[in-house]
Amino acid sequence: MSKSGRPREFKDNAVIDAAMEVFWDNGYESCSTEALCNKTGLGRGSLYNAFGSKHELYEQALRRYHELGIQEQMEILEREVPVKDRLRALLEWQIRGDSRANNRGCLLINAAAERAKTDPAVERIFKEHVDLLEHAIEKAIIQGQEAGEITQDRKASELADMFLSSLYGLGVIYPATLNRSLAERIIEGTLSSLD
Amino acid sequence: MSKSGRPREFKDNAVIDAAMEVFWDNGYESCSTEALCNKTGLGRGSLYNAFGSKHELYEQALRRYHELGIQEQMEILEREVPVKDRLRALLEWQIRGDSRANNRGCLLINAAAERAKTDPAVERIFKEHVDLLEHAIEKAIIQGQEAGEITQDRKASELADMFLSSLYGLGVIYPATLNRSLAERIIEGTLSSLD
DNA sequence: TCAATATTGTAATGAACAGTACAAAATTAA
DNA sequence: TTAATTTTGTACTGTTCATTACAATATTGA
Repeated sequence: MSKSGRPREFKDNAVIDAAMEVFWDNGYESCSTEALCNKTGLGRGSLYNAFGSKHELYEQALRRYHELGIQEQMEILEREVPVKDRLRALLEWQIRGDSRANNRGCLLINAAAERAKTDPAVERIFKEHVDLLEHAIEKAIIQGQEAGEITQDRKASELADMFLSSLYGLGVIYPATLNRSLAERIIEGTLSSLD
Repeated sequence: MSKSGRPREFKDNAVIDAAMEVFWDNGYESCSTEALCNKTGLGRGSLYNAFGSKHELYEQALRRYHELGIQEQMEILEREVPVKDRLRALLEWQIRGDSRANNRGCLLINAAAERAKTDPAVERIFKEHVDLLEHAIEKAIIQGQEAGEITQDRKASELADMFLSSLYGLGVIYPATLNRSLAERIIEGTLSSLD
């Protein structure tokens, strides 16, 4: 063990959560280290001592968003209700607002659109999320097919990927347009495509 | 007519096209006016004299992307081939690469994810594009239903919006992952959802 | 040829940026 | 108490940013 000096006055996860909010609100480029200091409550010294760089903190915030998000999505997909209800809940979850009733979209989608082409960390985390989600959706759809809730005329993998893509489309279209009726038609159209 | 002074040495559209490429490659925030000058060939003086600000040029580039894009999409949707072939072509068009075989995604989707929440111009152009595309897709689907190519069991509007959302999802997922087989399953799954 | 007007290239401007230097403060172990 | 170690806050650094100032240049019409 190293001889311990002055103890930290913050919890890493609390700081990462606060940073996540800032990146979620602003994206990567248009968010300043000053804004990160303000929101996290850390001074520049502490922030750089603990995380090294803005990009390192971004990566950790993205990873945390991914982990919290996939956990919530898995929970929804494993509920003990009809599969179609789970899938509807997942679509609704995608366009949930926060307490301020605004809608910032999905941090991972925003990050992918802003940076996936040039930032390997973003690409990696986004791919990982898509991959896990794709398989969880497919698993649920297979259950739905076995239960007779979902058509068996088409491959589960194709149904799952159509659903996945529509889910991500909704995650782009709704936050940008705030068109509720369009979102509802997307949800109904996507779900009835599984019949 | 105003007395004309020194004539411009460039065509506005050529400059806007070049700027569009720069914004497409980099997004708004991480693209410098210097990069815009380099790619357009204009000096700072000319660029600011002609366009006033980086944001004004961005707005014109986005608008031009929207106009060129919706025109190509309309052309695809009005071809004299079976409707399912047109819709397949539209999905393929969404993941087309350029001559450098890279894939930058859709400039409008990237712009919406980066800026729609905070930039009214982006929000407006994105909404307009979605709206036009939504109705063009619905029109094609109605034709497909009348021709017996597409199921009449579900409302054209819901089929159209499911397709629209999946199209946008594909436009996020493919450029970020470059996963060809996933893209193919999305395309097949989306098209067979219309049966 | 010249007054009027518009464009062009370059140099400058001040603000904001990410990151660093460093001394003061707070802890542990001896 | 003190040496060792780590965190903290603040002041600073050098760079890059969008934008402006302006003189030189190129045109038109008289």
